[in-house]
Amino acid sequence: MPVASTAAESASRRESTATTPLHLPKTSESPELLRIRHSMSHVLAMAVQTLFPRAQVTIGPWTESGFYYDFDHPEPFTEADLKAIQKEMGKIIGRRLPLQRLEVSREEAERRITAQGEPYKLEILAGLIEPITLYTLGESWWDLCAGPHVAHTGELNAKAFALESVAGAYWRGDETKAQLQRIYGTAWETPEQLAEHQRRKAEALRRDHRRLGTDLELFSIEDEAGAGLVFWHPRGARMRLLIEDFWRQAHFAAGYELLYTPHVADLSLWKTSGHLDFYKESMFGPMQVDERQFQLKPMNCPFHVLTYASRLRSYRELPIRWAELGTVYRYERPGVMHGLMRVRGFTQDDAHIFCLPEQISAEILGVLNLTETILSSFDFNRYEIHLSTRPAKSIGEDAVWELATAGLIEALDRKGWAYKVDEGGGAFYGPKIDIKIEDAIGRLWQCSTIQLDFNLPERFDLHYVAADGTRPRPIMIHRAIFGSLERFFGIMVENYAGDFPFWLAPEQIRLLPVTDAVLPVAETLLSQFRAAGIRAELDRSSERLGKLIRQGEQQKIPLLAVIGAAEAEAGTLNLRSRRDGDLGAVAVAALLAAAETANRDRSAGLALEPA
RNA sequence: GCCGGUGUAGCUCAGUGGUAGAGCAACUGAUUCGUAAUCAGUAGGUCGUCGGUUCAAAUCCGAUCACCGGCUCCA
Repeated sequence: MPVASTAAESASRRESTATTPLHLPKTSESPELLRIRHSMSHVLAMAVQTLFPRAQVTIGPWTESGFYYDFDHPEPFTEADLKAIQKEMGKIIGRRLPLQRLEVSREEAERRITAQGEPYKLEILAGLIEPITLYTLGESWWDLCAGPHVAHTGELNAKAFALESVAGAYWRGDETKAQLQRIYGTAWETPEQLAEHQRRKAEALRRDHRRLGTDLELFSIEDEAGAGLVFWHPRGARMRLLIEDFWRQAHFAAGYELLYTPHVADLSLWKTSGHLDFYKESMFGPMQVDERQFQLKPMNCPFHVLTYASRLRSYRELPIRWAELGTVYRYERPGVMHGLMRVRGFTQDDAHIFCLPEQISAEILGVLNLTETILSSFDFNRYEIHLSTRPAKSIGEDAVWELATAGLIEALDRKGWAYKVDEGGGAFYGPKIDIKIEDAIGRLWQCSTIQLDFNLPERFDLHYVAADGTRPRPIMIHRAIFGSLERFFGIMVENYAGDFPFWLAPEQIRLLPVTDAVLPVAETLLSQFRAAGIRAELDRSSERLGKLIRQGEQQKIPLLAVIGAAEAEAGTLNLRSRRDGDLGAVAVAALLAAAETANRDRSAGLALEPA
């Protein structure tokens, strides 16, 4: 497993997400669970073949939280089938059937499989190297398997497993091959672990950004406009603006300049870049304009490259760091879109660095630092780093690859981040670093990527004037920190479960008048808050306070400020914080100052003294 | 694109061939109330879309679009 690296653990990790009552080991961390889940998939297969004799078995490996098994079966399995299968599995477990390892010759295995009429198993056998082992489960059922397994099904806990879903899957993951039915299950050592697993699944559902996006009125995707195209509603747009403002500020501070480039451009640009050869199936079709063909951009790089090439560059100008929040459009096949996570139009926080070979290490380190600055501001403090090196099929000289890869490694070492090396996993045009972030419930998301590119400078004939008057090619670095603003936004919504830190909340404070009598005072306060750059609203409905509180809490507003006769008289507000509960009376001036400070410092909450 | 499932009011859902329903939200009125739901009323849907079967379709059939769970792919 990759080494997880922890950058300054933030104290501001939200309380609802920081503690997990019960540790749930992954399969790869627990030899016991490995045996349980391995055996469980055999129990599943046996149960299915008992109930559905026509089902043919294929493969059934463990996953990090359970197991699955792929079957070829003419009729689709239904939810009711799943229940029946689960019941049958319970019976098998109850019979305490032994699992026995048997080493057989290839001929023997072939003979046994042929007798059963299991074509997929035969195909699996062909790919196996000796020794060929199989495991029997009870008297008559067996499957090809390397193990390990529990000694008998009595070691499986019938109350600690559940079948979860059935889905389509291709044989060998190849979409040209047969479509099979995959049954997913989860299995644990104890019922308590199963319950915790199911609690976490429910938690993930509660955090679903599509759900929260609708409930909190952040964004929508409209059928009429088309799949995978995002509409940012006022509340989502406010947040996006805050994110972008922060992003720009951080980039200027890190020595970047910002660009704006067109959304469409002459198709020939994509011929030069090579995208038309390698990326065509991901691009929207070209459009005819006058005598020329134009292309909606799937990437920003050629535009930045053209900007670089617009005049002669000196080595003294390098490194050049150009960033752009560039919206790109990519054709995604129907059926793959998913909320904000997978869309057809999205905004990359793209940047390109043009530098000298000897600047690579320092530039990469700069990118790593900026990445940490930005990601940690959204409470993403745990990263998993992957370094991908030269693949077999690649362009560029050995010396450049070596220099570049060494530069990446040096930067990672100087940053002190552990990483996993993916040998030969780089792009054909250069090595790369990918950064996955871990969210509040332990899920990993790939966002940031840093790629060296030896290809585009070549294709667009980029160069700079060196000290000796020669014109070498610059090194080009592509990097994105959020990756896709839309996708990052979705991940962030799930990370916070919609409970955004104060600085990011679309509505930071809502004024709740106890009676209409204090409305005029509340209106004045509202203006005051807004003038101070605080995102405040006033609830003017004549509902009772309890209702106003309830609605404010449901909309996850960080601060609810109750104003009644007493407060109006005293020039205070009675504050209720979403994170910390009732804060009591607070002077208006103190609240204003604290809120302004929190906005400036991008704080999760206010530093307040009770009045 | 593939396998399976689902599309009924802004949201959550009920309604299996015979005149479209509930709760919440919205709006109006009354109420002026102190930390998670005051009461009453009003309005809102050609049941995703198109086509077919039928005297009659939300309901049956076909196509199509979108969404959901996966596969493949991927930021």
